[in-house]
Amino acid sequence: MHKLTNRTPLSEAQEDYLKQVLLLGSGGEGPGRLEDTHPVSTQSLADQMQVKPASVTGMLKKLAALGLVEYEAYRGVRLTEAGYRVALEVLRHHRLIEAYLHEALGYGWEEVHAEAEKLEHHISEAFEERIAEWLGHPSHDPHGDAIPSATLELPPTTPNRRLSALEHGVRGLVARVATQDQDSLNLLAHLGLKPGAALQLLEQVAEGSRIQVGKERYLLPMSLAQVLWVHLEGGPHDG
Amino acid sequence: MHKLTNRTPLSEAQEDYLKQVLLLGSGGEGPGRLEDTHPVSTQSLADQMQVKPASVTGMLKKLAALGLVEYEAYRGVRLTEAGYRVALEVLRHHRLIEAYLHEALGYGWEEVHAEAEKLEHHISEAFEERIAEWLGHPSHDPHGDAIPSATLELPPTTPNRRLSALEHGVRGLVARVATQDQDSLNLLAHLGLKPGAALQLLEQVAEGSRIQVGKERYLLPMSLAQVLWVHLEGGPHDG
DNA sequence: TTTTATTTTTAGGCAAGACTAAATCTTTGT
DNA sequence: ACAAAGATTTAGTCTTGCCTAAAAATAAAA
Ligand SMILES: [Mn+2]
Ligand SMILES: [Mn+2]
Ligand SMILES: [Mn+2]
Ligand SMILES: [Mn+2]
Repeated sequence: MHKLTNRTPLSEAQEDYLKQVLLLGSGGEGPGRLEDTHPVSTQSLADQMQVKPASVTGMLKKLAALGLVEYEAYRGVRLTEAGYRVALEVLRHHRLIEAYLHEALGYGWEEVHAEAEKLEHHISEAFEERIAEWLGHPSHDPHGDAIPSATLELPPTTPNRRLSALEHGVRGLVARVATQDQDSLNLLAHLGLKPGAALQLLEQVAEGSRIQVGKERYLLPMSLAQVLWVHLEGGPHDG
Repeated sequence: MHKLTNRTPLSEAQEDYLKQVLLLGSGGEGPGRLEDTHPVSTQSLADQMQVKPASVTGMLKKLAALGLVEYEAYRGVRLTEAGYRVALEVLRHHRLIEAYLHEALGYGWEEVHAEAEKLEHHISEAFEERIAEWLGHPSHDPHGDAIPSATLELPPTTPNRRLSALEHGVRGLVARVATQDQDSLNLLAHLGLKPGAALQLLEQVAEGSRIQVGKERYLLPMSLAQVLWVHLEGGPHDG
């Protein structure tokens, strides 16, 4: 038997931990169903949250006591149903805010993340509702990340692949840019490599991926090629 | 010798205390120059912040140590120049956010305050800048309160008077609605009594002010008449 | 001018969330 | 199988911002 309503509001820190447990526990394709999630280590959480491992342990115990995570000492954490819902809610806030800052206030694609990171914890449900409405209930944010719906459903996932894993000759559209590094985002923005952009993979070499974007050709270093997710032209036929 | 830059960012609580010291230390006409301000008691701050007096004392000591207030035990506080600037900055955030929520996101006039109260501490200067731009750098928020400029100048004050203090027969425009009580705001909104609305004072009676608004006549109870600030028709001629 | 009431401050605590240093698991390499 | 290395947890502190109860100062009344 679960408690279906969350009595006390969670702190900013608690919300951020839950969000990171979801993100780190999901594959690189971004969050999916709770079942497809794997346990997350104390260390990875510590790195992500910019905090020492001992602090993580402390917080995990509290979240476990609240029934938001399943935590087994030395064995990592995973979200409970309740924790999963909180994480998705925070993710929805984050991504809606990013989309809104970009579309309504002209924020650069690469500068939305930091602002969203703070605001996600401080907006009301009314605010969430109104910006979602203004945006027309988008399914993806400016980086191509999926936005959970108001009822916390995830949009259907398209079968994308990392640029670094494509075979030569393949064409497709940038679907997602999976980094939060300001300068990487800025670099990619300057090359026109944002969600929706068309590209072709010319060849894979040791240093990275040689690609064609419009009339330009670039050798995109491995570290960047790995964060670019591509939606293949035509896409795979199922059946 | 002052420190001109604030090294560490202030906490939400600290910012709110400074804002309230400014508000409580200014007359009912709203904040003006620092010199026109009077010292604020521990008790009034405690009431306003919904906190016990002992907590106020503790915070005031910290703010004094930071050079943001002048605090003399048993004698009340006032802002220093530095504290005054912080307070105005927070006020600017608050009022710009209220205006933006109202104009851009269709928030009701009476529901903007609560959201602004939280967000004021969590937006970046970039955000402030962009919503100010979007709004066209307004000088007043939806309640008629003055918005400090980006350089923290206050707009020129118009000589308004409380409805409860007018002589009968006088006509004017609602300039400011100086309450944060949700239900009072809601009531006034339903009567069309928001900034810009024209009204005439018919007579003052013990229970309050009898007024005419368009074709309607109301007997506005004292408590409400006191929060309605009116800009007199024609206004006073100086000279 | 005393006494009484009100306001304010001090003293001592508590919960969050972080840290360091020291213990304790787990995993790895031989 | 076993020791060394690496990861994680425990123990003990710190800061922030709040609280209660008791002491002290100020203001009001007699
Ligand atoms: Mn982001
Ligand atoms: Mn965050
Ligand atoms: Mn307000
Ligand atoms: Mn506030």
